[in-house]
Amino acid sequence: MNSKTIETISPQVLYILLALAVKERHGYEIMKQVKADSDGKVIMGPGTLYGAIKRMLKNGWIKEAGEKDRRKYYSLTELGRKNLSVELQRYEEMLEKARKKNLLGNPVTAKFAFSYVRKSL
Amino acid sequence: MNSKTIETISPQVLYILLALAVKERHGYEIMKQVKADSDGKVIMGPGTLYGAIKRMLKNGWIKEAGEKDRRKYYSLTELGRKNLSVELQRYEEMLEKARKKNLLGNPVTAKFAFSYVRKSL
DNA sequence: GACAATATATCGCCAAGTGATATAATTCGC
DNA sequence: GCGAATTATATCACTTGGCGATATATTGTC
Repeated sequence: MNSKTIETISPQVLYILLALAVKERHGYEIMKQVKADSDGKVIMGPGTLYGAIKRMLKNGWIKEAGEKDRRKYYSLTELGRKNLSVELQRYEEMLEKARKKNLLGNPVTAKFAFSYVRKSL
Repeated sequence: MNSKTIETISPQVLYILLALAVKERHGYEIMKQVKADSDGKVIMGPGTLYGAIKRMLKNGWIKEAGEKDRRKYYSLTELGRKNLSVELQRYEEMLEKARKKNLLGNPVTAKFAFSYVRKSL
């Protein structure tokens, strides 16, 4: 079907992709990594994690990469890596748009430490 | 309520917040602005838009700002502006993490990634 | 031995995105 | 002036997805 829109990836799935981009990890390790990557702000429960893993396996974004002890390891596929890249690019474009609308500080002026005032809130 | 996680905002809602951050707009205008802000990639249908508007009104992120002709205008509240700011900040932190993991090459390569067809998840 | 942490997995609830559909006014080409 | 496309708002049902609750078992620690 004519998909009208390039689908956006949920933050939760993006965090999983980010965690696996560095190296293969098992489920529980992903949970902890997401927490670390979000500075403790996003705490992913098992329902979210294993639900997402199931879908990502089905769609070929990740694949199983062996078992050790009672740990099941997962790794990114090429497709998963591409989708991560695309979504990160969307993030950058989003921020660029926000900067053009003066909703964020300008990183260029930020380099010159003086005169940089954050405009949030 | 012991909310574990700071909630992430869906891309769709974020696009609406971004559209209203500049000035008050009516529904149809928001649709067009989202398309523009996403460079034509995100096309929001009426179901998504008016569903989101309803929720955002209920949660006090936006408010009604008068009617003209057959147009209903909406504007951001302080709460809405704050949530936009927080989410944009999360976007920046996400990209910073990705950069530290060397997942973002030069922007030229990243732009190529958009030629891939994204499979739904 | 008890308890916290590690580790995987499923269930059902509900919120949310989406296409389809409806309705009506306005604008534009022919 | 007429039909079609566009503008504009709104609801509906469908399906996906996030998430808490729950279950089970192991490992490490006090």
